[in-house]
Amino acid sequence: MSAVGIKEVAEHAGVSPGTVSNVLNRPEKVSASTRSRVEAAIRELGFVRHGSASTLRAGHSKTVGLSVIDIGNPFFTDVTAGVEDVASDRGYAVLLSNSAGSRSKEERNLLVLAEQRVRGVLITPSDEDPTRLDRLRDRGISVVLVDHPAHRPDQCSVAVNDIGGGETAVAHLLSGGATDIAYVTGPLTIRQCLDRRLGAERALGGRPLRVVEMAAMTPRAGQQAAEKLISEGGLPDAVFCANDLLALGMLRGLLHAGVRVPGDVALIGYDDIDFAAASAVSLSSVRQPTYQLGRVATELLLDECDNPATHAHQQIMFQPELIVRESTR
Amino acid sequence: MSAVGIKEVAEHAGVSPGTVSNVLNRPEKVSASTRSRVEAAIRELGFVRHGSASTLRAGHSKTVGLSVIDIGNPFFTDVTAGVEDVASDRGYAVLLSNSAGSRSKEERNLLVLAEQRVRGVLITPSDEDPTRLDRLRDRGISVVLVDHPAHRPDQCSVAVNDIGGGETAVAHLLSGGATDIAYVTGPLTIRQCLDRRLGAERALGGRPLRVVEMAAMTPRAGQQAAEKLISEGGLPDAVFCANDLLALGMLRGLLHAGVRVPGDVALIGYDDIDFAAASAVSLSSVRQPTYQLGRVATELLLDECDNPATHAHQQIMFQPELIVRESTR
DNA sequence: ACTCAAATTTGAAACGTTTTTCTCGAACTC
DNA sequence: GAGTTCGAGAAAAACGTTTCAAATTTGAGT
Repeated sequence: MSAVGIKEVAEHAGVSPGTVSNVLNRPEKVSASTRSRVEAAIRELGFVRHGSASTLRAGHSKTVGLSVIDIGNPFFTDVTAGVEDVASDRGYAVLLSNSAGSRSKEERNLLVLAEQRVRGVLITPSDEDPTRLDRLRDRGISVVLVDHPAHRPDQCSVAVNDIGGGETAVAHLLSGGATDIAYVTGPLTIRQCLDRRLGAERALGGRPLRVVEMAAMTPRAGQQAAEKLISEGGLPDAVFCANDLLALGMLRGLLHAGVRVPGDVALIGYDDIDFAAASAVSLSSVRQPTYQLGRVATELLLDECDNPATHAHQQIMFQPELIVRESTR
Repeated sequence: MSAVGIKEVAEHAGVSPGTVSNVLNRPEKVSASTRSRVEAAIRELGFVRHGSASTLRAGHSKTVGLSVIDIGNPFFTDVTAGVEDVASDRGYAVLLSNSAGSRSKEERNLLVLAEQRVRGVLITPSDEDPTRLDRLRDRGISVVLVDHPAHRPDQCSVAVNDIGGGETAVAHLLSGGATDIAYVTGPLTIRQCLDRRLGAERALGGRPLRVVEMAAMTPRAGQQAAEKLISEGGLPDAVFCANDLLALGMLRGLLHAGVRVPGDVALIGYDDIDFAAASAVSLSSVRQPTYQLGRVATELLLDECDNPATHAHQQIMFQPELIVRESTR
């Protein structure tokens, strides 16, 4: 098997194992000549460092955990891409887990991450309860919240202003002449859904908002919401969906029933995923700096891990951007 | 810190460390009474096993690596979801890496996976060269090929018949009356792209096929391909795109230039991602059992790892399915 | 009660690194 | 040139599990 360890390398290079370790971890502590001799030995023997042994002794690993709510949602995919790019650049590996919105699955996954002794965790929490995250921190695992503002000042987070985004979206619908607006959303226990609703209500300034709450945030759920709105009669004249997946499903459901968009009903989504622009009626949306979210969160996390002394915790809040397309013209 | 190890648990339960380990790894070897005593201690102390120590001693870890070509492509996202579901069910963690089509990045990522001593690797290779995979196997890391047939009989793989898929797609275009067909593809060094082309040519039986090769397989590249076809004049009367991302971009580019689809140009994509059905003109496509691909590959891999004795290597080939929508009607 | 085998538990030696302490010279200081 | 500092490398002790042979307990059969 892979019988070549640091010991064999040391022997082959005529030095002690400790020196090989130094070459690996603090090359500057080692004279140029022995260093190149050791590096040659490593290459010749095809040595690959045993990460577990290293982690065990050093007390920390070269991996970060990423826990997302729905790996199938392009929003999270983009975040993941940002995370992976930064982590991979810095030599870290990414442990991916998908909570699928289920609290118990999230909890199981976090346990696995804790067992793997990840250096830190990037997480979009599936609910507001901070205790299991605090438990991680107590274990010495840094946590950075993604798409969610931090609970506490000594924690990093990267988020987007969802109240502002909801307000922008509905203000846009109102400016287009809408008077009867429906908000189609996922579970209101999800902060993003709740905040966007708050923003929507703020824009309405007291006027009523119909709320349609679905269990999932998928195209399928969006289509069901459309059927529900239609069958219950009294279509609104504008619909704001809590994400583009819902909006695309809504669009399909409406068109399928012969409702014209934006003629009969104006429609706006959220996230501005790539496919929003390519849909049957191109979709207005609220754009979030998704990929950037993943990048910045990871940079924050790795900074916290690698320079704990100088690290300053930050709560970063991005501003979303209104993208107007056919569905609200 | 996390000062609670197997030792503290042992002490707290009044047994030896070895017994705690047995409770963890071979509960059946331990009497019911001590087992419950140990389990209580674990719960009370909040003990979490140190995965690295375990891996180091036992010689194998509870993680699998997943290397995909483009984490942003819904095709791979679906595969990833399948992988994550199975792995998570079995208590394995998934190390995600994105080769972004770059061979050198793939190589770097595989090195990181090797350092982490993953139990096995699921990979959609970015090229045909099997040597780096063989090197992994020599290190005792099982490899399962995803969306790619195995090079050798002693290796598992899960793939979809791309030649057949290409043939089906083009046969469908021909049956709709097309006579001048263009194939818009990513790099032909990618097997999938090449095989779909072979299938297309087989369907044409000698008649010529225009090939437009793009560097990426994204909506942007698809749109550029559309502009290229238009500016070079002589539009084909049907376009077959190597994936739906390209097709969606192509669709946008064509519509933007006032070309009617399918009136002037019929269009078919590949993969049948969720968004294919929701696009401006709903997109005909060739569906692949994507999620299933990830599930089956992972089951194969974990079977190979957990039951090396009885494991029979398999090369599984799924058949794709033609989905006809507006873009070819 | 006594034996013997089976079932259970113990204790110590790994696993492959990193880290800390020490040694040995060579290069400085005055 | 004696004393001091400094840098490079060596040696050995961890890190927290698993494993395996050895020791102990249990229980069935007499």
